[in-house]
Amino acid sequence: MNKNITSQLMNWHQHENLREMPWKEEKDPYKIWLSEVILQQTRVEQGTAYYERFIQNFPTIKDLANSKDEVVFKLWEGLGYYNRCKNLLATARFITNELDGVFPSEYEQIINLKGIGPYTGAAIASFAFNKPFAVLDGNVFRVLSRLFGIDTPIDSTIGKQQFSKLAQDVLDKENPALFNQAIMDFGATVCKPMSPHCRTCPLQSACSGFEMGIVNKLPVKEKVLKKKNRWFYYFILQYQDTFLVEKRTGKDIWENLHEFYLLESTEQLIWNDSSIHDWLQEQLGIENAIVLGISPLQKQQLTHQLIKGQFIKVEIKSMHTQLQKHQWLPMNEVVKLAFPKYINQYLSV
DNA sequence: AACGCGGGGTT
DNA sequence: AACCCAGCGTT
Repeated sequence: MNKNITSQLMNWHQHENLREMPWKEEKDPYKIWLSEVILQQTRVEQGTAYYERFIQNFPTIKDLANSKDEVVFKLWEGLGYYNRCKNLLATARFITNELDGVFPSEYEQIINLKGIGPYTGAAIASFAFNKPFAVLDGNVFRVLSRLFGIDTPIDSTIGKQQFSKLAQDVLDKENPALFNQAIMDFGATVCKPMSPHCRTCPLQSACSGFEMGIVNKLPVKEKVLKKKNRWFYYFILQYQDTFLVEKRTGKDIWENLHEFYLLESTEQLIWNDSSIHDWLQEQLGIENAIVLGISPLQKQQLTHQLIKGQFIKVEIKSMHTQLQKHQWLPMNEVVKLAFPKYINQYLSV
């Protein structure tokens, strides 16, 4: 039964899979690792250009390890989930400096690396080293839940265990790299989230979900993410030809990216020249500011929060000690730093 | 076990 | 607006 599904997926892969990606059939663990990290929670179409740019700038893991943080973050800019970039660098440096530049080939060692979990570990172990570890990503959850008609929530602990075991059971142990590629491509192009191609699906007769008429109800998720609204008011402070720029450090969105002077509020604030002068005077001790502009309302929708606010451009005529403690950079230095899209969409206007 | 983390495409 | 995307780390 399961053997049948395995061979049918392999058969589909061999004869009908037309999906192409730059890293397909790649065997260099560095390139596989890089592509997999870029693709975590990221569509292939979105990640491909980033992959090409990373390979171009860092042909080997040593090139990546020896690069400065800011250069790498600038290349990652706009891709999101920036801890991936931080962990990518940490792992590149660890392998280069501590492992003599040799990527580990054992699954247990691979998943101990920062930024590599069960999915990415199985992907590297199978694609680079052809070891029999089944990948379990969003595609595999969906394909298996439908093929076997399983309504266990995929985001529950028991669900993860159940599907992990099933994926390993279905895996073609003789051809793990090919099979893992097959089941993910099948999920992405045939067994799609919306309007899957059930009518022409080669596995239709083997699909319990189809037989029960519940394909469009699978997979089941139990968690609902809660959203919140935040107001970000950025003061772009200019002194002569320099700008106040800070790096975000807290456990919050956009950690390790840069920003201007931030005033965050839980509610909307209404600004005019007078209220801006008052606020600058009270909060920063700035007496002689010139308000150069107040932007229209800006919005950025994230998965879990909605950021709204404005950008207020201010020129200050004299520097004082409190302000001097911040970092002031000319624009040609500012543009080398990585910023969140919320700020970049203002800067590029 | 629950939560937080980006940005973009599709429906 | 809701959902999803070659998930992972922290608490």
